[in-house]
Amino acid sequence: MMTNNKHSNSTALSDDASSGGGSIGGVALKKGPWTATEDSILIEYVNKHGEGNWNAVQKNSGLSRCGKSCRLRWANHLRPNLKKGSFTPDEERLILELHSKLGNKWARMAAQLPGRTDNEIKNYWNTRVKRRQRAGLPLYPNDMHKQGTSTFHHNQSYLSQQPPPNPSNFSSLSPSQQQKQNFGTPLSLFEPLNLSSAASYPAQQTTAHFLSTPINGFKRFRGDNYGFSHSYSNSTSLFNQNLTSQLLPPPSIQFNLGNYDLNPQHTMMQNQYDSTRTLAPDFSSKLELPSNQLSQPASNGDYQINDSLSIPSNSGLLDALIQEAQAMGNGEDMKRQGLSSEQQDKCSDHGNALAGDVPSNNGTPPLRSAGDQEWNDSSPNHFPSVGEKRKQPTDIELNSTVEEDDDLSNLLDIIPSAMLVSDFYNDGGEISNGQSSGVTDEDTGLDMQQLPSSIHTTTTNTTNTTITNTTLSMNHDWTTGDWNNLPEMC
DNA sequence: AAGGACCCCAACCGCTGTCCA
DNA sequence: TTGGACAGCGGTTGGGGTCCT
Repeated sequence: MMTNNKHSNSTALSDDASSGGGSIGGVALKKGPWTATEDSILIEYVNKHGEGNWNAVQKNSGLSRCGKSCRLRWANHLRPNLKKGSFTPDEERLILELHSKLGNKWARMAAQLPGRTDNEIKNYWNTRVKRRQRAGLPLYPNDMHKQGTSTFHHNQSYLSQQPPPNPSNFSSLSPSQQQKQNFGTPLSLFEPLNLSSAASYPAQQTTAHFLSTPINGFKRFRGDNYGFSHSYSNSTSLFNQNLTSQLLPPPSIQFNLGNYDLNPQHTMMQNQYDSTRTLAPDFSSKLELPSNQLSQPASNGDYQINDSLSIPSNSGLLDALIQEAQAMGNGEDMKRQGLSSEQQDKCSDHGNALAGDVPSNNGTPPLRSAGDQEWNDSSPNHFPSVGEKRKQPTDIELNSTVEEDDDLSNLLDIIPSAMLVSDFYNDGGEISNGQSSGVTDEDTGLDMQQLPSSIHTTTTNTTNTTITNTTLSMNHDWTTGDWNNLPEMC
């Protein structure tokens, strides 16, 4: 795909020793596309010495690449378990949600998307942003946008009344930060889904590992920031599951550790390496073509993001919802807490525009088949109104309504296992003022902080042991007061 | 068929955070 | 405490590919 036009070696060899070009020890450093041979050298080196100490690669392997470049190449293209190919709908959805929560924290987002790199996500997002901005569409689906807005107001009051378990972090947030964080509340859109998801998720996989958030915690975890190699893999995968679970509807998928090779020295790397080696001669025959053209199986077949994100969710936002539910219990009018009438109208309009999706008054989310799940219509329909939206957690917490309003199977019906996020892009969505990029967030701390208080929300009768197990696990984690286990928040 | 617009994405760049002497 | 080294992150660039007119 890429040829050497942009980063021609001739020019690359001469400049900027500090960041990729120039020379080290008199050795000219190469820039531009990597060749298969270079990839092979790097792979071999990493296999032998492990990741890290990237600057030593050039010294020890003979690669004419700076450590930075090596790291990047490894992280983005050579490391095992990389998932190539376009994003799945679930991934797209997760990206949206993560971005609504985290802003342009690509690395954090990547940590939630096994096999995906920050660069990939960043590229995806940037193109999406451009596209949507060009189209005058909101960056986030309407539901996210509105829910975020509404919950922001809500949480403002909530926060002022009820400090999160780790106030030190939260209290330091500026209003804008809080807003940004709260912007993530749209995730609560999927609470119902999450609940239902839990029902189908193996208990073992739902065991909470929220404390294993990668946020910041991985930063200094030298070895594999991406959590897919070396000893870090397992825990990372776990936290991926959990954090993901906060955000994702529960797919039909599972993070199959059995199929997913967590060992860097395992097949994936081996396969990749082998394939590279196999291909290398072809490339080296004449000129070294950019190795990024090497075929890289999209996924080894056994690992699909789709299948890895089915963790019952326990969004940190749940806490906020619970608070709201409690507020409702106290006779508070949910409408006061956030959505303007206009916003509500918008939601309603959206919901009403879809047959059968008129918000119900009993808090039961509209039942939809997974097939109809689309961003633009699912959003308002999941929470056609604030009141309805907040009813979900309430039901859960009261441990009764699921049964009362709808049985679990109904909830399961709305699982957007294949949310067609991409469809959202094609929607004729309303013109947006572009709230998007403004949502740059520094902190996911809030989400994590909210978790503890959301833990007790489970135990739904039939919802099965999954939820219960998760709950227990979470309770254990959070109620032990072991906040110190929390990875450092920004 | 040609040319422009747009998309995709690899790679670079600058900066920041952390470790360690 | 300080400064260098290193790793990592986020923003940006720009070329090839694709789509559209």
